Amino acid sequence: MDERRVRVRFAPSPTGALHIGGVRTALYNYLFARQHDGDMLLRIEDTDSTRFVPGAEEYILEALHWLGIEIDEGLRAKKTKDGKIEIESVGTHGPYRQSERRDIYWKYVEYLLEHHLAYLAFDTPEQLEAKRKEIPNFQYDATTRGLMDNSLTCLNGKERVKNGEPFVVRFLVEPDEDIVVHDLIRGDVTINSNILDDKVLYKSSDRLPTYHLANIVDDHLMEITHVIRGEEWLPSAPLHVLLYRAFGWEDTMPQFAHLPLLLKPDGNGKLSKRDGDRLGFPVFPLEFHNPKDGSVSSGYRESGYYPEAVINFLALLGWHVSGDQELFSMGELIAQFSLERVSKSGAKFDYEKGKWFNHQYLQMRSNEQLAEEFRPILVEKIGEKAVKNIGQEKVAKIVGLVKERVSFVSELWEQCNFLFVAPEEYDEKSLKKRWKEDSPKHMKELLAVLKAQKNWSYEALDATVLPWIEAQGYGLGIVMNAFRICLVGAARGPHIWDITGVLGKDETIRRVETALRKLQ
RNA sequence: GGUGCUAUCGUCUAGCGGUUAGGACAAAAGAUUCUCAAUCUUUAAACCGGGGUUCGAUUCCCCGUAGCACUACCA
Repeated sequence: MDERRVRVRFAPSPTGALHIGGVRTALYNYLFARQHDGDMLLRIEDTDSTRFVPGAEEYILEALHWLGIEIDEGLRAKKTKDGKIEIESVGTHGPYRQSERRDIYWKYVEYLLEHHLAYLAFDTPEQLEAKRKEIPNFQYDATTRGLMDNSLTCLNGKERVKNGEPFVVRFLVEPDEDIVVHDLIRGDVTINSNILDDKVLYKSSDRLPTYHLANIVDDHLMEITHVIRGEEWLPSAPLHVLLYRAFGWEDTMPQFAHLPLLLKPDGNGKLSKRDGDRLGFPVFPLEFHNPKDGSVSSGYRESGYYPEAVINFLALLGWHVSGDQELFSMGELIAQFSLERVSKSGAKFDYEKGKWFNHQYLQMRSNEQLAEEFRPILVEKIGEKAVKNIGQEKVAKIVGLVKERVSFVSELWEQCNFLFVAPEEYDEKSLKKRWKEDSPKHMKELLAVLKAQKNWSYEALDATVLPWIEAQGYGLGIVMNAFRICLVGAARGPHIWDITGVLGKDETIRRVETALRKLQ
């Protein structure tokens, strides 16, 4: 029935860092758009001039860019030559910032006013506050609007506006009407108009509409076909339907899909910034420095997550195909995503699973790639020069030895530091357990064997040393563990011949000698 | 308080009237190895309660309960 080109939008407000739940909303919009060969728009909903946070817009766009959520129309991030993020506006339905669309909205407000679908209200915040105190469960609606100070009760509204009196425009909601919202995820949701209040659509104070009006006007003008947004919007969806009706746009009204919320991992409630701080995980895609309150919020990017892992993790928080597949590339998500398979109930945010996803994606990386990603950390630890001397090829080999035990590149160093620098001290616990009375003797003898060893390959060492240990009547575990302590400084690490292979004969011998000196 | 949405292992979920209720994360145990991890195997773990409908309900309907969301001149 709807032959129009699919057009969806992600419409955040620049009030701070983009919450991870918002990221998921953006992702689902994106997947839907791509699947239907449609357009993904980004619009900034900055109709609350008091809540604007500088840098938030750039942040949002950079975050989406990092995650690979591409914007076709509206505001989007563009990388400049020096790697910085610049905002560009593309498309013919702009401007894409609501604060830049003031003049557009007023026309529509006037239309409603003229057709008696809305009215002027002059009640001050204080008066409203007083009414709320006076009448329990006060709602500005058909039952109370006659008691208030508005153009329905005063008859000289236009004059008062002309005289410069501050006002708002309220939507006139007719009572006793059942409004059906068809939701793609939940089916038909029916709400009676009696529970709706006469929403403020426009405020003269900053000459801007409120969310509801701007949203409907923009979605219509931008030819949005599907509104995919968080469940918190479901209660106001009937109001939006009424607005489409008031403008006579019902036949092109977008279809709605209200996504389940992301919940706290423990306890109940919506996932919030506080939970991240409390439980020690990021709630935002990128680190954010809030210039308004000076706060710093940690981000997935800075915590070492791969964007693919974040995407995969988020995609599965509230959506799943019928099979057992867990790992999805963006392409697979686009191919398989469907709103019908989005769950209806909220999903608790399981951070541990997020780590697991990153582990999976890290394993898929080639050793060379990982070595490249590890390089900055390595430089920081052992210096530029040392890293250069070692060479990327060797770093890649080392990384390959330990990558399967880490989930993040940042964990690599603690897994392989001993392959770059000799141990300075020896782990006490390991010594207690693995360094026996006979160990110095064993090591001295082993040293002789190693020195005599010509072929330093994994196989050759294995073929020489193991039989030697057996021939001496020593315990394999006792000798090998002591040997390991000499090389690593602790009872950990990859297979010992992998270690000797990286260290080479000279360094291996040196380390054993050092250990003998220090541990006598 | 009102209105709406929701309800399968601890968590994310599969299931779309008949199943030993499946998978993954986390947990536990074992195997393996010179160590620590990883890995592999195994185990434990769920249909919120009550009514219907039906030959038969986790599945459909109703009620209850619980959770969540909304209830601003915020989005």
